[in-house]
Amino acid sequence: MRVSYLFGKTTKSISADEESVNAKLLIRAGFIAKQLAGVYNYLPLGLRVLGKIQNIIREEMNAIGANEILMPAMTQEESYDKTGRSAMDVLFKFEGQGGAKLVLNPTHEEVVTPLAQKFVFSYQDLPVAVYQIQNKFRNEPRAKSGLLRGREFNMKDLYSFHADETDLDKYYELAKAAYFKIYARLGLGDGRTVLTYASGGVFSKYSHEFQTLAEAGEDTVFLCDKCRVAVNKEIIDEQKTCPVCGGGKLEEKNGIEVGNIFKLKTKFSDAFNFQYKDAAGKEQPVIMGCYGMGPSRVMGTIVEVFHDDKGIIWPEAVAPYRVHLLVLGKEEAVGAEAEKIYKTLIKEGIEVLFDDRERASAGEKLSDADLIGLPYRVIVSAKTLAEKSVEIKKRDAVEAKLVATKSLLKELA
RNA sequence: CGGGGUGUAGCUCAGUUGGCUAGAGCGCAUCGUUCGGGACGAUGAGGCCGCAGGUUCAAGUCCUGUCACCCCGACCA
Repeated sequence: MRVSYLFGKTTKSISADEESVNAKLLIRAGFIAKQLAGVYNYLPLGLRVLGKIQNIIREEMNAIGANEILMPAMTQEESYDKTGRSAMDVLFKFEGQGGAKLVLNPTHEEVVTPLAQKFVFSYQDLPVAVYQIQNKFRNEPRAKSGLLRGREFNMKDLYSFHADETDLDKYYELAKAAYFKIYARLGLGDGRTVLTYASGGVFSKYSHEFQTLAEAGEDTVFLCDKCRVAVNKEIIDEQKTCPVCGGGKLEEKNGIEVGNIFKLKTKFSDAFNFQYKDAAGKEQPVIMGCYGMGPSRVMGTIVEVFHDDKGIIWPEAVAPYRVHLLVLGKEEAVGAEAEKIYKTLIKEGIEVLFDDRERASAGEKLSDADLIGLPYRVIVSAKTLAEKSVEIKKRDAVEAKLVATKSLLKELA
């Protein structure tokens, strides 16, 4: 991609209202543009990041046998009456033709349960799991913290259906493992994201959250210094010791909730009278689990965790492009060399953002590269050309290095 | 939902006790000089001062209403 063709621009000035690091950097770097509090446009760079996050999640969901589907954003309010959740104050409500009462789904249990009911009748149809990646709508009293808490946000939600609790437990553990694999691939692994015991409501003793430890985190968790498992603030009164080892010291930390998994059991199947016939021909309630993870919130979290005073530092797996190629100077030969390298990188399948702007100064291009934060910065200039070299700098490295142009591909491998 | 604040150029903002033709920086356009850390000069375009009403000789400025937006807190499958 050429910067000269790119929709969206970096900017130096940003509203003083914007407080969170992720919103400030993502807006300034031209990844997102704010529509209103908690509602954002995704520009090409931001959409690429979001897409990469979604794809990593998608691959791991598929790996545990979940089927991807897409459910509607809107639903009849009646479905929420059945579960008693139509009084939920985060529900966006509106009217359709003929006064039909509609809602924008804040989550999809009310959609997926009757949907599964259309296809699941027998124990032979179980277990089955479906997921989607879609936007959710929650009329938060106060949206804040950029992408961390929005009114419209992107969400992956997985729902599993089982014949009994043992089978649910088995799948729950599978999903939990998949979540850790996802965080590791996203660059949020290595103890940075911890399993957190949270309230399970009335269905089970606990639900599990996945908390990424970060200064900017709005949640308070208590982390066991022995086993890196945490307890959410809401249950710390009843759970004063580590729920795993029982002996570790619990230390207070800030976290961002990047995932939450629940054993719903029969709450929703009861509400919709969703049953299956067991081997003896007897009707049994379907046992459910649900597993949420928000790609847009993950994107904000990554920026909160990986940045410096100059800009974002994208982990390689989610960076919009791998290489930021800059051409510095107006000499024809330098421009031609940069073009040649650009085409080579494309041919080799290396994702590259080429700052080919003729009127931007060197300083502007260098600042933009830091702000946008691609993993590798490659510079072509009169200086490098004279040495038959290019300059390579990793975004998180202090020093740049000069390498022979012919070994560039090896360096980027 | 409680508290606070803001609406003026594309963006970020200034605009004094009401006073003349509405201000800056950034961005944008043209020209020239620059070209390895957000360059410089010149010229220029760009405003229903959120909206409605009121007070006044005179309103961006004061009053009333209204709409929108934002921040802090509470809340948060």
